[in-house]
Formats: sequence, C-alpha cells, structure tokens
Amino acid sequence: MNIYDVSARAGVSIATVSRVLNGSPNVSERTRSHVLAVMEESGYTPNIFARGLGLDTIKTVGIMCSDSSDPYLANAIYFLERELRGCGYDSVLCCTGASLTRKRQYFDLLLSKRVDAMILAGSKFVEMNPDDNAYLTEAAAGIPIMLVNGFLDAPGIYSTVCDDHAAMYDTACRLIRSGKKDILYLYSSYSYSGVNKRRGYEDALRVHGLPIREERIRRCDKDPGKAKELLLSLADSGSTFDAVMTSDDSLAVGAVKYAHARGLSIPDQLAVVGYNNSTLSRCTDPELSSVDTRIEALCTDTVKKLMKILNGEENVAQKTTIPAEFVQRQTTKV
Amino acid sequence: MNIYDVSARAGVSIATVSRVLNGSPNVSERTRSHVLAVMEESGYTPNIFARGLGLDTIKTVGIMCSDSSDPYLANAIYFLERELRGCGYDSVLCCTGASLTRKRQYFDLLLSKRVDAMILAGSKFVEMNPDDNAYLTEAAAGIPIMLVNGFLDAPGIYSTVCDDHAAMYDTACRLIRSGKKDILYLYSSYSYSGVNKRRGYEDALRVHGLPIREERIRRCDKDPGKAKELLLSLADSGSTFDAVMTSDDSLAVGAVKYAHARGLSIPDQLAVVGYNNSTLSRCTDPELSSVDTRIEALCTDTVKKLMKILNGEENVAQKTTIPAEFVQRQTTKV
DNA sequence: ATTCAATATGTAAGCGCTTACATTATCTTG
DNA sequence: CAAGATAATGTAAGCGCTTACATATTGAAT
Repeated sequence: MNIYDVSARAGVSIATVSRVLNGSPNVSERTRSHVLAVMEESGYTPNIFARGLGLDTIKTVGIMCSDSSDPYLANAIYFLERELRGCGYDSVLCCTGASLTRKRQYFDLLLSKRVDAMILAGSKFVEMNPDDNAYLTEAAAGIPIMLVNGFLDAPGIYSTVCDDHAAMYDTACRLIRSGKKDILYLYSSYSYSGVNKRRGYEDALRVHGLPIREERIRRCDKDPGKAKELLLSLADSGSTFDAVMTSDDSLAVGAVKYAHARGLSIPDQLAVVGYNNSTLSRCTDPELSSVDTRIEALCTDTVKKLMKILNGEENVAQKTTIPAEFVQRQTTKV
Repeated sequence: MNIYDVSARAGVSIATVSRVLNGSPNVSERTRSHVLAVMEESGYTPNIFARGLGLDTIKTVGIMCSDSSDPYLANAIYFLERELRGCGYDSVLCCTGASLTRKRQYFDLLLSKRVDAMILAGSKFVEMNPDDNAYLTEAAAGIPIMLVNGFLDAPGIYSTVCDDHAAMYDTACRLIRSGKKDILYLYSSYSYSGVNKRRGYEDALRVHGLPIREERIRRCDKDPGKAKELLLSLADSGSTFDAVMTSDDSLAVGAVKYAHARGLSIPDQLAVVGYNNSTLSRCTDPELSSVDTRIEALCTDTVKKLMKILNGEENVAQKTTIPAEFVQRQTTKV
C-alpha cells in the first residue's frame, strides 16, 4: 500500500495525496476529506524512508547517555523522550558506557542516521581534555548539539545546566549554619559538574573561614556499600567529621549506613546530604535531605531550545542555568 | 557527498561502491580497498533513507516501555539497547506511560517507522481483556513482536518471561520453613506477572496447610512511604503478620521502614522480601533479601530469539521461561 | 590458441515520496 | 461575459541507494 495505490483509489494524482499528507493549504476541503477517508480505510501509512529521502529531515533526534540504568539519566531519558514526542519528534537512544571511543563511535553512528539533532545527557560527555571534544565541535557544524548538564563553549553547542556550584555552596552554608565544622565531601567522578560541585563546597568553607583539607575530599564509586566502607576506614584512621556532603544520593545512602554501623545519631552527630534527590533519598531511615537538580526542568528547557533552533530562530541562549533546590528531610537540621 | 561522488572519485560504477558498502563478495580486493580509501578520505556516509528505500529494512527495532524511570525497566532498556547494538541494530525508544490509548498510539507510530521488530518491555502491555490486545496480534502479522516479561499466545508474538510463580512459591516456602506463619503479600499492580506472583504465594501457603486470607493480600502504590503507611494502618487495625512479601523492592523498603517505626527486629519479628533485586535492595539497613528476576538474562534471550526470527530461522521458541534467583541478604533468616 | 566457467564490473530500473512547474478549474470584476 | 487573478490539481524530475541482469575480464582446462 503506497501513495500510488491511494491516489488510484481516490482518483487523484499522487501529488494531491502527498499534499494532504503534508497538510498543504492548496487542497480543496472536499478532496482532502475524501483522500483522508481512503487512507483510513486502506490502512495506508507513508513510508518514512521515501519521505526522508525527499525531505531531508526525519523528525528524529539522537539521545546519548552513558548509562540508562543510572536513575538520574533514566529520568532524563524519560523526560527528553516525552518532550520530544510532544513536539512530534522521535528519539533514538544510545547508551555508551564509559569508554570515550565508544562514545565517539556511537555518536558517529547516530550522525549517520541523519538525526536532526543530538542530545547528550549527563556531564560525562564533555572531556577535561579539549582535544577529546573535537568530534563534538565538528559535528555541531552540521546539526545542533544539546548538552544536558554539561557545558562546552563552541558554536552550535547548547547547554542547559543545573547550578551545581550554587547548590553545593548553599548546602555547605546550611550545614555550617547548623553548627557543622568538619564536613566531608564524597564525589564519584570528575566532570564539568563535578568541578563546580567541588568549588561550591570549597568556596563555602573558605567564606566561613574553615580550612579546606584534602583528606576530607574523597572519591568513591557510586555504591552505598563502597561509601560505607570508605567512611568506616576513614573514621578508623582517625578522621573526624560531623557532616557528609555527596555528589550522588547513593553515596549518601552509604553515609547513613555508616552512621548506623557506628551508632551515630543523625543529624546530630552526623548530618548527611544527598544529591539529585532520586528515589533512593526516600529509602533510607531517616530519609535523606538531598539537592534536587531539577532534571525535568533541564530536559524541558533543552527541548524547548532545540525546537527554537530547528525552527531557525536566532539568538537562542547558548547556556541556560537552572537553580537547584535543597530538599530538607531528616538527615540534616533545619 | 553521495554514492555518485564516491564512484566518480574512485573511478568505478555506483554499483561497485554499493557492493563494497554491503560487503558483497563479488568485488576484487584491489577495488574494495581503493573504494574504502576514497570513502574514508572524503568522509562519506551512506544515506540511511535511500538505503531503507531500497532495502526495506532499517536495522532498527522499536522498544516500548511504560516508564523508563522505573529502575527495572531502565535496566531492561539498557540491556536491550546493548544487545541490539551488538547485533548491528538501532533502537527507537517510546515510553508510553499507563494509558492504553497512548500505548496504541505510540505503537502505531513506531510501526509507521517501519521498524524491523518491536520489543515491549514490562508486563503492562498485555491487557487482561483480550480485545485490548488485538492491535498487538494484528501487528504481529507484519513484524515480530517480542514481549519481555509478558505473555500473549498468538502467532508472531514471542515471550521471554521470568518464572514469577516459582519465584514466589519458593520465597514463601523459605519463609514458612524459617518459621513464619502469617505472611503478608503486597503487590503494586495486576498484570500477567502479577497474577503468577500471587498464585505462587497462594500455592505455597496451600501446600503447607496455611490459610489464604484476603486481608493479607494488599495492593499498594510502588512507593516506600505508601507501603509503610499501609502496614502501619494494618497493624493498627489488628492485623498480625510476621513476614512481608512484595512484588517490588520499593514496597519492601516501606516494610523495613514500618519495622523501624514500630521497633520490630528484622528478620526475627518481621521478615521482608523484595522483588527485582534493584539498587534499592542494597539501600536499606538491614539490606533487603530480594528475588532477582534476571532482567539481563531476559533481555539477552529476547534479542537472541529476535535475531533468529529476523534471520528467517524456523522453530523459535514462542515462550522462554527463565528461573528467578533468591538473593539472601539481611531481612530474612536462612 | 580456444572454449567455457567463474569472477568482476557496469547499466539501468526501481523503491515511495516531495515539490517545482505546468495545466486546468473556479472565482472576481469591470 | 470576457479576461485576468486565484485556487486546485496534475506531471514529472529528482532524492541516494540496491540489485537483477548484461557485459567484460580473468583463469583453467583442453
């Protein structure tokens, strides 16, 4: 069943059929409804390939993320997909894992599918070494590249980020105001947002005249068990701390477990703050205070900007910053 | 840059270029490497649409899931995507939410993209009312429909499911063997797998001569807070129970919170078992015993079967059942 | 050398659609 | 009601690729 069949059955030319397909105004109401009826009863669906061949756009954007089973990114995928679909766009998903070469490979793969744009979700796509981002800046010459929670200053690359610096700064200030002095910071990886988070933490300490101690800034895999172990060994080796800030809820979960293991009262003896405000934050006892990084807002903003770009609008903001929100639950004092 | 440019630069016909593109054996090694070199240096990438037009296959399968932010489905997406890509297939994702009409709508949308197959992840796609599945059985006439953790007996529809009945039966038996007599069952929704889970639970009680009491089988939203509230109110209204089985880890998390709230010791006074063995199961204190529903195995099996089908192999199993695995942690006695 | 098979390459006809341009039908207006 | 403007429809030329079939080249066997 193709456009010829429909045109034959409807007794019009294929051009007319194509016109009703594309909502052209130059079709009389009579013909339009007739053709539509024929399409309906014959169960016709246009062939996307033939269409793409002619149109040179496929109403599809590629989404890349490092790992869709990370709850944060899983949410991002969900929201992006929802928003795109709302605008009549499909999404093709690629999960790259950590490897840089795989990132590139998948990126090229999506490009070769002639997607209309590319959305990279998560800060893992912007490398510390500028050379490693060349493939992005090159691609941006052809189609818009949208970064969700990552930033790269290059033409054709647009970013929507959460204000991690302010969020961490604010969080640390809250802890200090509530009387905490020895704040540990656990992070899982270094990236665009990672750098900002750390700076926020350090700036807050500095402003309050507290010392910044290297041994209080520790890397740890995103795993509650690992975080707990790390804290136990830190405590055993004589470190003292009365609060733990984290770059991810899963680390904060580990901190709560550590407190339980050592019989520390939360938040009095140990305050804990998560990050991303994921489902995990409501699974511990007491429930985690966390920083909501507004992933939904990031995603809607990203798609909104993308649509403007695809519609040829000028002056689309190259970078949008969205404020985070501290969510007070039970692991911090007010 | 298209196939004509390449053929001109390489001094061969477009047919030859196309042949090396498709790895046809009928090309001399000399020409092949020469053409490849030309492609490389001119940065040529074949146009997927033109290709699809000719080939009538796009090496793409549609994946539908109800909600990618559910950790279970997020994992499924990840594994499916990974396996498909390994076989040279792309995936187009659609998250439908709960609504049946949206399911249908998105389904048709993907169909119209001429995907080579459709994978439906999660048991929410098979409706209790057979009429509501007509759109699936119809579509199955055209392309293979793969169900991950759902079952529908119709030609062209293939299923890979976890043995939920056995899993629940086994879990209940373990609890009974460890001395539990009053086992509550919390489930979040009814579906193909939901029915089997419940039967497993009931059969185990029956075999051990324990009464099946309606008030011990309760529905609850997938939310720790809700589950905790429900249990509190049940306890307050005089229900007694010494173990809680669940259809999802998030409900089990709520049960642990309930135990904490009432000062019950786990697992002695209250045993708790999760389901799906998600990250949540390692976030509580004590950590959740849970049923691993082998989502990775389900996904790899699904894709493996799909490839067979797409390669025209006969006798592909219409239904594959994969055993679950009980994971003993801290909320149950051995 | 001659013939035939096997191998390599080229030619050209689609695949189903969009759209510029040509043509025809319909409406205005003096 | 003729003639020009406008709206509706049709014609046909691509879009970039695959592939059946035709043709040319090579090699082996005689």
